[in-house]
Amino acid sequence: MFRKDTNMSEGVQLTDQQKRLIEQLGVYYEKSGTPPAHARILALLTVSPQTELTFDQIRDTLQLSKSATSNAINMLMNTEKVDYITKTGDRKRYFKNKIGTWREEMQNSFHKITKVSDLLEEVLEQRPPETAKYNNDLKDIISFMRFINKELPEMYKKWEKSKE
Amino acid sequence: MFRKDTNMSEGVQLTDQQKRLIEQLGVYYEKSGTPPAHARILALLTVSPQTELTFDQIRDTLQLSKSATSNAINMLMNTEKVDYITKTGDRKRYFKNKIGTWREEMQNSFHKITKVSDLLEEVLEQRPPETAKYNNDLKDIISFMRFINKELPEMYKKWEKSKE
DNA sequence: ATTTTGGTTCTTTTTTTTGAGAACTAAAAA
DNA sequence: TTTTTAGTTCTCAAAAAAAAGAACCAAAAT
Repeated sequence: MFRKDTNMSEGVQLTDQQKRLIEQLGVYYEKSGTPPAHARILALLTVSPQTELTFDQIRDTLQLSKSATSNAINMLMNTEKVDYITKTGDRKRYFKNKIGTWREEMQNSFHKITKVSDLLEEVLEQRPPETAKYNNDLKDIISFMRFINKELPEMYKKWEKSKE
Repeated sequence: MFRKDTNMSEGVQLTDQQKRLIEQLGVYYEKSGTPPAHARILALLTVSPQTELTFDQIRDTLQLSKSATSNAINMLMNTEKVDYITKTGDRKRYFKNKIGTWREEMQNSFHKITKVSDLLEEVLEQRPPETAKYNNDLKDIISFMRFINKELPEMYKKWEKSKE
């Protein structure tokens, strides 16, 4: 007899500060190449007091369409930024920021650096010897990128130690 | 009496390998947020055997319109990626990759990390204590970002030494 | 068996980005 | 003084990105 009011807002209640942080973080993610809606969702899942939110909570809080929400969540899951959990007897999925995997992400972005340095190496190898200064700058960049990469595990260890 | 043929191509002669490297590097720059034409210009100025190219050399080599060339060059100069030199008795400007300033650029991108970590710190400060695990992950990220930043100068020194 | 839930997928619209082309301009050259 | 050079700026069109909305679907609930 009672029909659930489908227009009832299931949005998360947020303080003004939280809303501002979501926007600022959203802008940051946007700048690093994430589309606006995706960026807000990731930011919401970073800031929200509840770390696990349903599809409709996300949708209502950010006022997005179903399709935008669905596409963004799936993309964020493909890129390993978001994950979900389930609860027994509850069909809904609870989406959460995959914040715990930042080490892998960091590793990943360092791996990208390696790929550029390989490209730059190829550039260097075919450059004419006449542009000596330029070639040397290039060599330095490549060398430093590789050095940073090599040192990363060491940095982890050092950091872990500094935490004690 | 003799009129300079304005349709004469002033483009730079490039090998197939160089063309490929420009495209690959271009795609890389695009992925990190640079618009296509800007990315090609930067890539051309990275790969080209001649490190200093005129407006029309760039334009002809990459087959871009004057406006696209002009806007891209100016944007690349504003963002400190490109610079130019002049030659006495020559009105043209010779544009070049500002590759020598990679240290500052690196510094710059590390500075961005600092800004995010400040944002994340603000997020952390207002989080409920209930989400302890999440809060701790967040704390670790912030801590590691700051650690990396602090260690950067040390890394430079170490790298310089490793070059000897 | 039919309705509801929790989404997904397809089609369209809106907005933004990108770049072309023409008109324009200041300084230098003829 | 007029023309050329070396770009710049403005207007517009094409293309791509983003997101809305409706139709759709499988599993679960009624």
